[in-house]
Amino acid sequence: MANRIFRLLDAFSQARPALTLSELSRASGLPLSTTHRMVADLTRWGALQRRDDGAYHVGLRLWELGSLTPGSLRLRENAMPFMEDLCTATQQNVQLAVLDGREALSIERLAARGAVTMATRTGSRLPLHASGVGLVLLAHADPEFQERVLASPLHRYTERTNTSPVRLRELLADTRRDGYVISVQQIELISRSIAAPVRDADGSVIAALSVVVPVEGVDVRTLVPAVRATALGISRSLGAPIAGRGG
Amino acid sequence: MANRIFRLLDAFSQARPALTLSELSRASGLPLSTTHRMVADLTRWGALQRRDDGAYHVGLRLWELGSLTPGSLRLRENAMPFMEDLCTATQQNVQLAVLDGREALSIERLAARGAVTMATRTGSRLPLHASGVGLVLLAHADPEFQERVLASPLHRYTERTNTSPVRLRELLADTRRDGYVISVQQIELISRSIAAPVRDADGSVIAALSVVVPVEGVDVRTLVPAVRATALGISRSLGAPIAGRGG
DNA sequence: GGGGGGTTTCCACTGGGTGGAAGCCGTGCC
DNA sequence: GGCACGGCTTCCACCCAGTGGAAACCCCCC
Repeated sequence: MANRIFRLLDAFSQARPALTLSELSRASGLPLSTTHRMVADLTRWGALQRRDDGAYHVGLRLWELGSLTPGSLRLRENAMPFMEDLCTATQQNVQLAVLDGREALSIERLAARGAVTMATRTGSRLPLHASGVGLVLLAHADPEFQERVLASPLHRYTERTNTSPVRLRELLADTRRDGYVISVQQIELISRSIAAPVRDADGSVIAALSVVVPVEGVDVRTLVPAVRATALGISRSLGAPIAGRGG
Repeated sequence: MANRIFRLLDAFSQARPALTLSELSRASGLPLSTTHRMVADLTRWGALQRRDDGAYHVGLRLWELGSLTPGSLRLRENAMPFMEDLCTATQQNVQLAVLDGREALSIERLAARGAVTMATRTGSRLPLHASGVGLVLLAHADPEFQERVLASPLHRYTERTNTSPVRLRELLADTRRDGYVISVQQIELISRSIAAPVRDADGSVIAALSVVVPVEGVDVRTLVPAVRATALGISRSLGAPIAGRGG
């Protein structure tokens, strides 16, 4: 049954990137002998690899397949040079995320030398209601999806986390109007981020770009134009229609 | 059966990143109804996604899982800033590859603005005998593995491709001795590359770094120190023992 | 030497996946 | 409009592949 394979693979996470056979068996709830055979199959195919110490981790075949997702293929390739420039120009951490399920999935992040270490790495997930990229993605999502998210329990990461649906609705409207959002101390008390939308050829928002800065020492407002300009640059390289210049 | 799932997923490639249900059925050799159910399972889990036009492509869940491979996790994260610096300093394309099966798998590549477009993208495979990164990885692999590769049929990509086992053995020895290799017109007539090994804390070679340059207009020898220094930098950041300075 | 944790192998049973077939839907052609 | 075609979805009785309990194996540590 396919679901059992998924149960096995779901046992792997950033927190637990490597598991032994019996750990896998327990984590997936599958009998040991079943786990053993399945893991052998997965390993033969290359989805898993066995380390010298006996633990299994995700193998290159899976990585290779994963790199075929159009999201990472076109968007990431296009965005990378722009992100590098933004990283160099601002000397801050830069991150690109897409909407997946009810979370934002970080598909690339560049760490600036000397900048604060970002909690998130490539492949990690961020909440929609409490991160810059999340708010941007949510703001441009299907309205009924927005309501479903706002209606669900919103985790309060810090004392500053916005969990009021009313307040969040305002924030989403502001984000759409302004073309960016500044998120302060929503997940961790030590960081803020400025995020802006990335659009594809249809003009629909497919990703969010953000710069993550420490809570002190940087005037976030000075970074807004850089983030917006970079997001527009990526959008343009994807063939997005050029937004009117207002006024 | 797990193998059937693999057959389905194997149908996806860089050449065919999206397939319809019936294409999948034919490519995998599975009956249509079986394919249908499996694809539904895979889609529910997130391994596949369905596009508006009905075609399926690899989904974000698979990408996310793939990004858990230690290779891409530690090595890539560590190597990225070094690679960016090398890319900036040389204004050439930079690539990082690991050994997987009998090929080199490119796990990151950075395109310099204005440099020639590289044929390879992240996630693509390169032959061991006919690429800079391939030769470096082969040179430091298990000797009996080397012989198996040299004994297998070696594809002749261009008129300049080295396919003589005797010549290749010499080249591998030179690569080990010199700590780098220059590969000229081995895959395409238009490009050359300079490659050097990346070592982990054990001192064993786990990856190869290369700069890819057009066949004219650049003196490759001037790039050798940059590539070697960067490869050593990455190795050092991974905790590799510092190589003696000779003399 | 013996206990404990993990791993590998074996094999008879059984229920979940299988896949042929029929029905559905959109499209293009007469 | 009607028909044919290709692709997609659903259904269900059958049957054999995957299942999982159990026993053996291995290695480390007390």
